[in-house]
Amino acid sequence: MASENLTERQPDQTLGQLAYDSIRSDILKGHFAPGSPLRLQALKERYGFSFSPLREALNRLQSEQLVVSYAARGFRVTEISLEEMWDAIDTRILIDCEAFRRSIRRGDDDWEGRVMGAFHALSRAFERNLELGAEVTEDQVHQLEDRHRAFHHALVSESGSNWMKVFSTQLYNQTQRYRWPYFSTRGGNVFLKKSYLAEHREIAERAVARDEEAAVALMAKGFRRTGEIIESLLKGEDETDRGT
Amino acid sequence: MASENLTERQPDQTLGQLAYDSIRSDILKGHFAPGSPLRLQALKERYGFSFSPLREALNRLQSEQLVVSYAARGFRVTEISLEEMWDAIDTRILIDCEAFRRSIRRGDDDWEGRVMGAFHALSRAFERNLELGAEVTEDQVHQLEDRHRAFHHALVSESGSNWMKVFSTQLYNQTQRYRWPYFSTRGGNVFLKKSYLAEHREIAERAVARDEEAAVALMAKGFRRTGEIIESLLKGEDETDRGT
DNA sequence: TTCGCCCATTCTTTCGAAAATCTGCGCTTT
DNA sequence: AAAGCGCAGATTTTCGAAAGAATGGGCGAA
Repeated sequence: MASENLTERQPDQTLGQLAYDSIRSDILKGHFAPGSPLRLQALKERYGFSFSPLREALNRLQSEQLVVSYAARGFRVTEISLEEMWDAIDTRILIDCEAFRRSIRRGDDDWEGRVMGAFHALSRAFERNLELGAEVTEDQVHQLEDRHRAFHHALVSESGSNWMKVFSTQLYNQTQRYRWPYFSTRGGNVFLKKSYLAEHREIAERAVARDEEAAVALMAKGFRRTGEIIESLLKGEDETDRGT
Repeated sequence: MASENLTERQPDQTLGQLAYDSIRSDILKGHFAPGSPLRLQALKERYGFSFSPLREALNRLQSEQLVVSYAARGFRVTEISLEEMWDAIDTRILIDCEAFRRSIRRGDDDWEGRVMGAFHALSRAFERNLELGAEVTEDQVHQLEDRHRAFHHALVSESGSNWMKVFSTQLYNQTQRYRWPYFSTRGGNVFLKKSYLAEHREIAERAVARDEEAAVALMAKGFRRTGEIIESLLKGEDETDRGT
């Protein structure tokens, strides 16, 4: 059964886990649009798993609010809305800023190194995307997203709180769905992207300088600003986009 | 298939949902002890569902950190530890106090009514348990737990944040696992229980008086105190328990 | 004796199909 | 024409069994 997958499977990796990773990734990448139904037959054809591991994955995603289920009527990708976005951002400010604060207090040299390393990788990915402009491939956008995730993860990684880590990850995933128009080619412009990178540099610098208040304030400000930019983009008010 | 359950099933209630509710409840009630394995065959015999809905339930519980899964070696109830408890309590202070603060600001008369109503029901359940002393039945302990949950839910119910509600519920469930020795007959004593009720009364009164700072401070203090009491109970330092 | 290997057993994971449920269309009735 | 009914097709949910992994005990080699 499913023996053809044996070689591809990592040890300790079940099909259910694989399905979970795949579907989540596809939702975050926007392959499955918010609100769209996730039909089992379609998922089976896309991934090659049978219903059981797919349903397990969908149930996990349901608990993480990436998917909603309707009894006997299947699953859908959770809708997005400005209201939802601001709720996620506000809650993320609450969680991530506290976890960041604790990391600044508790983190050792190794943590500083991870933060600066993650920032370096992020800035490289940023530069590459900037240089390429509209020529950027989808893979490169996703790599930038991964670097961005790794950077934010590093910032809060020494909070010492497992629960904050869990919630932080969940909220990151949620807000990533909204960042899509921002990171995509169409969305951002050079000026915005450069200031975005500068913000992140400042955060990293304040963090390793152990300037708790400034670092946390910058993080909160960054989250809010991102929200405002996305709000203007989603509303079709692309005035800020002229510099492109 | 499973036609014998038709009458018992609520509309829009699948077996998977039922299994989820049942297993979660049994974990929270302590029927499945922390760290104990959740074998599918045993669950099947206990609830009468086949593997599929049971696995769906376990996968959801895994996302909520009530269960951990080990690839190809099944599921276990998440372990408890003092460290984990304090993490949950600290994070709960962060989330619930913020949600409480917002509810105090935003809540209308109806909210005040729900808070006072929930407190009233809580105090009645408390009194009943106090009167019965060691004679209290398990069901009554569970009813007290339900009232307690309803009260705390009411306090934060007008935060306007869906994410805080989700996290608050999750953390409530987690901390409930630790409150078990506290609410159980053996654990608490009359003096402790009375002061516990008095704390909750104060919180409710400060809430409806819209005394934001006092109310939030009391809530945080209550969470911490509960943690300390449980810590002393778990460590076997039952000195505080003499008044019984 | 001790270590490592193999096999039987137990348990999890996955599959394919049956049962239950939902959806939409066309029919009838008012 | 509008509302109600019922059936056919599509979809989800559930089951039972097969396949795949882990566990533990017994056997043989060092």
